[in-house]
Amino acid sequence: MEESKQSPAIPTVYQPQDVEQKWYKFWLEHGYFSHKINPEGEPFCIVMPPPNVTGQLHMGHALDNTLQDVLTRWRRMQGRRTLWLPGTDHAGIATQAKVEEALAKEGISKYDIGREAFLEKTWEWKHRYHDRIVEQMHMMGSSCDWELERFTLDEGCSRAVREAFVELYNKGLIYRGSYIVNWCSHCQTTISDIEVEHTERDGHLWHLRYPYTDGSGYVVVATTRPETLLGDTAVAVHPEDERYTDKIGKTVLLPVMNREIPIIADEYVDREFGTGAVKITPAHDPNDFEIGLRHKLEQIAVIGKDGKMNENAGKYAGMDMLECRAKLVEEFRELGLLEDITDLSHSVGECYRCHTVVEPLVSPQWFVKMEPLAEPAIKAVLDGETRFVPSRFTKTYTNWLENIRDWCISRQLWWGHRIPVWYCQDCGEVICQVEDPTVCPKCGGSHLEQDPDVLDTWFSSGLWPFSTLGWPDDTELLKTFYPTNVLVTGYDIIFFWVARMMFSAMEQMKQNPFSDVFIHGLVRDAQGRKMSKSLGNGIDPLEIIDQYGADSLRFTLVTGISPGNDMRFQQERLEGARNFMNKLWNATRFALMNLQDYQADAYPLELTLADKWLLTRLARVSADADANLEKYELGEALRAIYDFAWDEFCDWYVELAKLRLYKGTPEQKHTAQTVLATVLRGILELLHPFAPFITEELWQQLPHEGDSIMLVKYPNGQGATLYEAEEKQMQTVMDLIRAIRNMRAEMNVPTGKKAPVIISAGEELLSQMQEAESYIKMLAAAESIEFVSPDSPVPDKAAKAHVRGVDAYLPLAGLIDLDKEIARIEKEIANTENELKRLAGKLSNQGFLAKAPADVVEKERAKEGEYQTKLASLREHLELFK
RNA sequence: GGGCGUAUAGCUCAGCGGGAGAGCGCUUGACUCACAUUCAAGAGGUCACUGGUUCGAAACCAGUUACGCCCACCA
Repeated sequence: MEESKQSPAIPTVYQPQDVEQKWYKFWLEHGYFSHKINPEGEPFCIVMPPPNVTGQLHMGHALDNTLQDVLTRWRRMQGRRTLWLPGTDHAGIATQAKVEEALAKEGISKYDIGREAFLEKTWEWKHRYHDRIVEQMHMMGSSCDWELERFTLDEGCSRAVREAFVELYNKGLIYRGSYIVNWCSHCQTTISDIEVEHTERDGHLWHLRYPYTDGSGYVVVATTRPETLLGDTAVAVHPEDERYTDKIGKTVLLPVMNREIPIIADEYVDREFGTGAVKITPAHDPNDFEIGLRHKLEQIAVIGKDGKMNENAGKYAGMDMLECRAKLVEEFRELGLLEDITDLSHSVGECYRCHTVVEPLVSPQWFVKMEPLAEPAIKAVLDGETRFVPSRFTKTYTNWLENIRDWCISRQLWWGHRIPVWYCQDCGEVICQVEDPTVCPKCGGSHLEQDPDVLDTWFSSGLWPFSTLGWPDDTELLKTFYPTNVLVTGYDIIFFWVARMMFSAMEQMKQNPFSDVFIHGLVRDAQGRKMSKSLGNGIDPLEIIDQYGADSLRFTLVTGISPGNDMRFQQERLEGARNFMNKLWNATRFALMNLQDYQADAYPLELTLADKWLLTRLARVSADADANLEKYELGEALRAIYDFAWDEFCDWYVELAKLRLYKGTPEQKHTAQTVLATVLRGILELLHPFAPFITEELWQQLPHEGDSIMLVKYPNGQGATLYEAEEKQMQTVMDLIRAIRNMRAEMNVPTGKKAPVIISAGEELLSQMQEAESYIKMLAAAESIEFVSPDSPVPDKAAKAHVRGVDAYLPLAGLIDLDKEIARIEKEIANTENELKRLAGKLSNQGFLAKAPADVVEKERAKEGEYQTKLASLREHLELFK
C-alpha cells in the first residue's frame, strides 16, 4: 500500500492467491468472527449444518457455506450481534463404513481389533478429516465463530443426547420392541424408513399353487419373492372377493414346508392385483407384518441378518437368498405347482449408502414414537413461527410429518452415541439414565450391561440448534441466540434433518429452533447431472479456489441462482466472475493512481451532474441490494451491485471523472476524487458479503475509516440525498451518447476519428445537454458540438437520431452513405410507429383510462408525446433525402 | 397412486401484473494513458401449448404436452 504508491507498477491482473489467506488470518487474529462483536446489536444466529467427517467438502457444501457466510457478513455489517456457529457431524454409519473400508485394505476387520481399538481408529479418522474440512472453510472465507465450534460427538452434545433420550424414555416416547425394521445385510445394521431408497426394477411375478388341505384343488398366490414363502403363515384374500368367500377359514398346505396355514380375510388385499390371493410372510414384509398382528399369525423368520436362508428354511438353510429363489421355483415346477411366471416392474428398497437390497425383518430395536412429536412440529410451521423460503417446501415438510411412522433409532454400529440404557444381569431391570449407573436400583446388583447399540446419527443432529448453544444448561449463548434466525440447507435434507430438528426442538425447548429455513437446490455438473463419486463428475472446490480464487467461486455460486432451484456449475461462469474481480482490481488501481495527492476536506465539494447521478444510483442500488438480501434473493442483490459497478461506475463514471482528474481545477479534481473514492468504497462494501477477500484488500488501500470492511455499516441508501432531476438528465445524456455512437458505427466512422455533432432541442433540454457538453465530447468522440434550437435550419447531409426530445446530427458530408442512412431511419420510423400504435390503442381504451393507476396513464401519455416528437423529427429528416 | 418443480435469445439462467433482460457464444470495429480477464456498436426471442381472469398477462388461474424431482405398504 505504501509501496504501491511509490511504484505504480501494481499488476494489472488480480492474483487472489496472493491476498486471500492473508486477510483470513487478519480477521481471525482480530477476532472479527466472534459473536462478541456488536455486543449492543440485536442478535442474529445461524447454526451451520455440520458437514460429515467422512471426507472433504464438495460443491454442495461450498454453496451452503457461501450462502450462510453472505447472510452472516451482511447481518454483521448491519450491526447485528452475529453468531455463525460451526461444527461437524460424526455421521455414524458413513464414517464407520469408511474406516472399515480403510481397515479392510490392510486385511483387518473391525472384529479383529475390537470395539475400543476400532473407535480409536475412527477418532483418528475424524481428526484428520475434521482438520481438512476446517481448512477448506478457511479457504472459502467462512466467517464463523471458531471458538464455539462443536462436534456431534463432543462432550456437550453427548450429554444433550442423553438428556433428550432419557426424557423421551421417561415420557414413554422412546420404547423398545420387536417390530419389522429395514435391515441392511451389508452394513449389518438397521436403517430408518427414509434411509431406504426405492428404485423401480424389472422383476417377475411368480404364480404359485398352494393346495387346499381338504383336497379340493388349490389357491394360486402371486409373489415377487418366492423364497419368503418358506416363512408363510397364512394366505390372505379380500373379505368381499366372491371368488374366495367360501374359502375363507379353510387351510392350505404350504408346499415344500408342508405346513398347514389358514386362508384369512383382510381388507388390505387388492382384488385386482395378481390372483387376489396373497401369501403372508409376517417376518419379512411390512404389510404382512401388520396383517400378522391383526390376525395373530406366527412370525417365522427364514432369512438371517447375513442375507442367507436360516435354520427355519429347512433344506434351503444356509443358501443365498437368490439361489434359494431359483431352486425353490424349480422345485415348484417339478411338483406341478408353478402356475405361471409373468414380468413385473416393481420398486425395490435399497440401502441409501451401499445400495444393497434392504431386507425387512423382525428384530428388537429402539423406536421414537412419532405422532405426539410430529404434531407441534407441524403446528409451528403452519402457525408461521418457522417459515420455509421458498414457501413451497412447507407442503413437503408437513406431508411427511403427517404420514410419519415411528422412527427406529438403534443402530448396530460402534461409532456413535451409545444408547443410555443398561440391563441388570441379575434381575433383568432396564435402567435408562443420564449418568452411567454402577448398581441396579432394583436389586442392588452390579452386573450391569449397557445396550450395545448406538443411536441414529440424526438423533444427535436433531438437537443441534440448541445442543450447540449449551443445552441442557441454561447458558448465556442459549438465552441470547435461541431460537436461531435462519437455517440454510438443501431440500434433499428436509426430512432427514430439518423435520427432526423441528420436532426435537418443540419437544425439548418448547420453541421452534429457527425462524426461517432457507432452502437451496443441488449443485449439478455442466450437463445437469448430479455430482457423484461414481460418475466422477464432482468438482473439488479447492481446485476452483486454487485456479480462480474463493471470491470468484462464491460469486459463481450466488449469481443466477433462485431459492430452492438446482444450479449447473459451469467453468465459463467462473471466468466471468474472475473478470469481474479483475475489473474491481483495476478500477481500484485507477482510483489509487488518481488519489495520490488526495486530501479529505481540502476543498468544499462542487458536485457535478455526473456526481449527483452516480451518488443517487449508489443509494438506489444499495437500497435494492439490502432489500433483496432481506428477502433471501441473494442472486438478485448481487446482480444489481454487479451491474452498477461494471456499467455505471466503470464504464460511465470513471470515464467522465477523467475529465476533472486529468484536467480539472484543484477544486474540481478534489470533488471527483471524493466521489470516486466514496462510491468505489460503497461498491466494495456492498460486495463484501459476497466477495470478502478482494473487497477487504481493496478497501484497505482506499481512504477509509475503521479497521476492516467487515465491520463498517452495510450501505442501504437510507439518508442519502436523491438527485432525481440529475438522474433523469443524465439518463438522457447517456442515451444521447449511445445514439451518437450508434450513428458513428453505422456510418463506419473509425473509432479514433473525432467528428462534429449538432444537437438540437427545446430551451430547457438544450441547456441540460449543454451542461453535459464535455461528457458528450469525450464519450461520443465529438470533435465539436453545436447546440441549436429546433427551428434552426437543418444541417445538410447528416445522419440523425432522436432521443427523449433531443435531436442529434452527425454532419458527414462526403462520408455519409445515403442508402444506409435512409434504411436506418426507415427502420427507426417503423419501430416508433409500432410503439405509437400500441400506445394509441392503450390510450383510447376507456377501460385503461378508467381503471389503470393515474401514474401509469400519465407515463403512457408522456411516452406517446415523446414518440410523436421523435416520429415527426425522423420523418422530416427522411424527407430531406428524398 | 399422490405431491412438487422446470419450460424466456444458439447455451446457462434471471425477471413473475404495465415499454422482453444478463452472462457466455456470435458479427463488426478498436492494443483509447485502470483493465484486451478490456472498450464500443450490433444481430438474435409469436417468453412450451390451449382456454380464462384483467383496462392490461411472459408473469395470475385452469387445463394440455415435454422433461425432471420427491413421497407411497401395487403381493
